[in-house]
Amino acid sequence: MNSPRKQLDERFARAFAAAFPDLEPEGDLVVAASNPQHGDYQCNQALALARQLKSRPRDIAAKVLKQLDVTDLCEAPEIAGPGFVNLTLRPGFLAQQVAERVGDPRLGVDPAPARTLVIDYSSPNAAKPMHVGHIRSTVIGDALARTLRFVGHQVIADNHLGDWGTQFGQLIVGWRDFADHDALAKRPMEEIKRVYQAVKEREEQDPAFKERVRQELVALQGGAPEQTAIWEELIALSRRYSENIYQRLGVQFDVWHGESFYNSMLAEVVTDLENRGIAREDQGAVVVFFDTPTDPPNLKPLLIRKSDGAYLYGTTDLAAIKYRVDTWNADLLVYVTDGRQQDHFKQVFQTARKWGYTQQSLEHVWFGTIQGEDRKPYKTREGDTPDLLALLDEAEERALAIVREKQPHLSPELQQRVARVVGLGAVKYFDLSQARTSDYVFSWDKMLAMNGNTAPYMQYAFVRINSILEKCGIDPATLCGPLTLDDPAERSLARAALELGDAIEETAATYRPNVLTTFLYEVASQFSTFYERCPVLAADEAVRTSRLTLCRLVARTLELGLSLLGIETLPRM
RNA sequence: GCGCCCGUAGCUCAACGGACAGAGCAUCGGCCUUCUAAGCCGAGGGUUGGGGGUUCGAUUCCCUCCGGGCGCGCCA
Repeated sequence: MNSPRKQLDERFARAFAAAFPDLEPEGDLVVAASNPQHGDYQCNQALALARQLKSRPRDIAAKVLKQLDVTDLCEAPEIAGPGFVNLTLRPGFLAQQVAERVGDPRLGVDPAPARTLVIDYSSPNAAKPMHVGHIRSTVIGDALARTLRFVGHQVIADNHLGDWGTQFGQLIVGWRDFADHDALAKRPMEEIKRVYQAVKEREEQDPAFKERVRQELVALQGGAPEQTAIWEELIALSRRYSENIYQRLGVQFDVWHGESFYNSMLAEVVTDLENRGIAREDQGAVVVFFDTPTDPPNLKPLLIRKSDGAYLYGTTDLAAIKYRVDTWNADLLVYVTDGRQQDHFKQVFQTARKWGYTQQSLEHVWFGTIQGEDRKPYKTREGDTPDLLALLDEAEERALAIVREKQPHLSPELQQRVARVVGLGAVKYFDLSQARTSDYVFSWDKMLAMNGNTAPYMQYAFVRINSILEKCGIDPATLCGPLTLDDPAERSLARAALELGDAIEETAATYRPNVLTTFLYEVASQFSTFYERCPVLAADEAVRTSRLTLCRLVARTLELGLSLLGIETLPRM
């Protein structure tokens, strides 16, 4: 079923068609009101179309309103100011809408026409520990994968690991010369990091050693069995390490196709591009130039094979596009990486289009950097890039300290559990609530705050509703109205919650999870107002049923919305 | 040099062509014998970096200047 906004939109579309048959209005006809004073929704099309129709906006609006029938949805539409049409939903309509979706598994959010999409996120370097820099790709990618899947798309989540490259020459030598294999088994990534650093130090002092590293890399890349075996063990250790992190974060992938997965396809990609005249040799390397009239201006060339014959990550990206389209028939490819790679993806996408991938949508969903209080990239006090595991530990520790202070009567086990869910939720939510493309300042205090647009605030709102539903003596699953929304707080809350579908749709369409967090914050804060103003359990029978039903919808809305962001809720905290 | 991003309240951030630019924190003032006060209600606080332009309408689009960040052929 459609959101109230969409229902209004459809009515307006019909009215416009009747009033102006030749017209094809663009975009949404009905949008959320910019100010509660102007009602719930508004239509601004009369202003937008005034020039085209050579008519005054207010006259256009009046003509449309003659054709418009929305009496079952809202009060009489009002033409305001220069030609806005203001719409205020009828409480009865809101009540009926709540009742209709409160029991629906999808809360009345219809699936969209499905596409097959591959979403590429997280993609850590398999030879290094994950650090704070991996949060954004991992958390945003996971939230988008969940949301796109909910919307109805067939989603393939792909972890495109950096599991191939020069670091492995160093690690193979390190494996032989420096590695403590017990330590590797116990804390693999710490030991790999130590070995890697030891090799790098030695390389600086010893040219012969450095040459050995180079030769091991050549052997690996040539497919030598011994080197390949060591590499495979390294990858397995690395995978165990990152799976531990993903498990903790609740992040999942459908496939782990790292760079090495595409090795066997790279030569063919390059020769194919050469044969088609898309790439050509230049100074010993093979390069794609963007110098035809259909290419965007100022796009720098993309190198796809080095003069020594080695391939580059652009080559791998192109092979991956081919693979994803050939194998899964994907028609939408989404890449979640930081903004510094914008030029790279412009080059890769443009090459792919020249190559014939014109029917597929290619989306680079980029994000800004995480900064410290000093406005520089976030670092520990020692100046290191913060380790991701340590960061997750700290999130839980900080959350635990708060839980112990605020809820000393809870059992230690429950305190732990609350701390885990709240701490991890706080880190994720804080990231997701930022406009994706902005840089943001990392702040423990802000993300763990109980007030404002934070995970703890959402989770707390959920707990308060849950507490009411537990005490009401009725199985919440049976609550389905009827509702009366007489109090303004009830009305606002219902209106807010009914915008779930709009928020999810916009999040999916624009790849902006902060659209969803803003929606959830609106619902949670409307609920807090309602909670203070409108007693539920103590109300008379009819009002009680109505309010309980509203509570159920809100609880389910928060739970569903948070789950799409990969954030858990708790019954108590 | 070329290109990308950013500049909004004291601070951290929203608003991606619509009406007087919104939150949280901080500041000030109220609300717990009542569903979890980890909360709620209220107040003050802005020439959206400057200047042009497009538009009925610009924080939003275009140009320019200032300030900050980032990327740019053999790393990923």
